[in-house]
Parts: sequence; C-alpha cells; structure tokens
Amino acid sequence: MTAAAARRRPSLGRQKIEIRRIESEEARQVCFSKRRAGFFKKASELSILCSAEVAAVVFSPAGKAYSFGHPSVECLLDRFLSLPATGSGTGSASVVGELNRQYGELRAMVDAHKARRERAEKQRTARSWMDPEAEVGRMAAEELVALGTKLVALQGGVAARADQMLRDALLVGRRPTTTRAPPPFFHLPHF
Amino acid sequence: MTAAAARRRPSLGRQKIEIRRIESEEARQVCFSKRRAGFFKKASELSILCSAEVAAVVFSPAGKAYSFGHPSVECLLDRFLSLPATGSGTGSASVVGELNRQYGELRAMVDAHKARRERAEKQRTARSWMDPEAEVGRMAAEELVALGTKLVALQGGVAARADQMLRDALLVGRRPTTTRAPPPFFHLPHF
DNA sequence: TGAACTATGCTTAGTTT
DNA sequence: GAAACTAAGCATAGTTC
Repeated sequence: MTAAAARRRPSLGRQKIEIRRIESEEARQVCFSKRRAGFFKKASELSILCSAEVAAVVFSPAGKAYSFGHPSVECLLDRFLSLPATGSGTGSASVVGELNRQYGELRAMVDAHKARRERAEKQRTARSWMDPEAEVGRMAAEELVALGTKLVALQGGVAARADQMLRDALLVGRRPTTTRAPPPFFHLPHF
Repeated sequence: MTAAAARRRPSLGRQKIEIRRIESEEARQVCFSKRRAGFFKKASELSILCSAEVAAVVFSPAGKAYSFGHPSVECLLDRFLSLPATGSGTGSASVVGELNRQYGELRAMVDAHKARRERAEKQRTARSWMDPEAEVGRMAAEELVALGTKLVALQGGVAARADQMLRDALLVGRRPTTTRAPPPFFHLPHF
C-alpha cells in the first residue's frame, strides 16, 4: 500500500446523512442528546439576539419531556393557545394546525428536490435537464410538479383562507389592505 | 498599499458576534428571519431523525407568533401543560419554570467562560493559568467561582428538590431508587 | 458509558445585486 | 428591500479513549 493510504485519518469527520428516522436505537439516542442541546441553544440565541420570545417543548421517544422558554414556557404556551379563535369556534385553529402538520413534509420535499437537482447538476453530461430520456431529469420534474401542486394549494388556497379567517375572526387592524398579496409562506403567523 | 492588501475579498464571510441583543432594528429583523428558519429546520430534523415529538413557538418582537409542531402544536402543548401537577397545586411548576428561566443565563455564562478560557489558552506565555498576577487568569477564576456556585445551587439543590417534588406529586414508578444520584442537568425532564 | 476529539457539513453575518 | 452570494464560524457524525 502507499504511504498516503496507510496514514488513515483519526476520524472521517462529520459525514452527510439523510434526514430520516435513525434505525439504530443507540445511535438515535446519542443523536437525540446532541441535537436537543443544539436545538435549545439555538432557541436561546434567537431569543437573546432578536429579543424574541421563544418556547420549545421536546418529548423523547421514551416519553420524557424537555423544555426551554424565555420568558417562561407556561407563559408563552398559554398566550399561544389563547391566540387563535379559542372562543368563537371558527375552525381556523384546525387549519393552522394542518399547516403546521404539513411543514415537515413540505420542507423535506424541498430539500430532497434541491439535493437531487444538485446531484443532477454535478453529473450532467450533454443532455438537457428536461430531456424526457434522462432518468434523473424525469424524477426531478415529477417531484417538481408534486411540489408545485402542494405549494400552490398551500400558499394560494389554504393559507390565504386561513389568513383571511383569522383576520376576520380577530378583527386585527393592521394596514388597510394595501400593497401586496397574502404574505404567508411555510410559517404562517398566527395573529 | 501592497497588492495583497489591494485585492479585497468580495465578502468577509460570517464574522463572530456576541450573543446579545442586536441594537440595529433592521439587522435584528433580518437576523430574526434567518435564525427563525434555521430554528424550525432544526426542530424538524430533530423530530424526524430521532422520532421525537417537538413543538416550538416563537413570538417576534412585533408580537407575531410562529410555530412548528410534530405531530401538532396544540396536541403537544396540551400534553405538556397537563404534565406537572396541574391539579394538586404543589408549586413544582414554578420551580420548573425557574429552572427554565435560568437556562439562558446559565448557558451564556458557560459559553463566556469557555471562550475566555480558550482565549487565555491561546495567548498564554510561561505563567500558570492560576497565577494571581495573570489578569486573564483571575477573571477566568472569578467567573468559574460564580459559575460553580450557580451550578451547585442548581444541580444539587433546586433541581434535586424539584425532581423529588415531581416524583412525590405524580408517584411515577420508575426504577425503585437504585443506581445513580439525581440525573438533572440544564434541561430538567418533567416526568 | 459517555466524554472528548476530529474533520466536515451546515448555518449565517456581512456583502452584493 | 428581498434574494443571492461568500466565507468564516458553528454543529455534529463518526471515532477514540
């Protein structure tokens, strides 16, 4: 063997992983501990840097609960839960919940598509990205359609309706319906 | 000027910042947008990778609320709020809240001390770290004392008492008081 | 068992468009 | 003034002790 091959590095360093459930019980627990710490640190930094109020609750697979809150978890959660149509029963809360539910799946699709796009870009030969004979190109296009459908439905439809419902329900008087179309993206603000 | 000095880089890239309130209104808003996105992404990854249940609520300085939740924010928040002594009124909830309140400050102290320690390490000459004549060493030592005091109070005192109170209040039958001392660290699990 | 380490992927502050 | 870009700081997967 060569000298270069013989001198293995002490560690490969961080390797890229897919964002999917870690199968190994042990590895999952270790990852949970590390990422939970990082997650709470991010929460802390966000609240300090931006003077934002942040609450985070995490339930481990084993059922233990961990939390972070500034100013306090209970305070923020109570305020949040009392926000959307708690007394009028307009059903907007379920819409918002649905949006939140779709967030992970949606972002996963965006990331997956972006990754596939980059991979295709890296190994592309002479043929066009849209060439129907290019396997990678076809898959990317299919994903793009599915993604676009979901985005359109979410942005133009459900989100706008939810936004309108919340506006009507709470009669929040911001700017009097001027400039731009409904701003919502993935994180819909609950007014 | 030299040729090397004349060829400025197109960007300095990311620069280190202190974790403290950003004074500039505009910069704070931009930072909020960026970090909020990163924060929710971390939440999503944590829930997917580790099969954990994660809820996060963020109030912007302007008062808008953003949320992420898997499976759903309301579900998790309700479950969390119903956890600690909701009916018996033991007061343990306030203890837990106090722990959460101290988290940010505590972690800030840890980070500050670690940073100072590393800085001292980098520029240390021949004198010992504990040398009372070394300015940096003295400051580090002072911080260490304050930190240690807080840690001892938190871990050995409040946290253990909170843990015991929660245990008694909820009569959770885990292992029958075997192996190790109270495990709590910064994030106290709410049983 | 877990704390520490290493190297690399990821995040993001500052800049430009 | 939002989006893209650049590069440096930071988080963390895999490994070692």
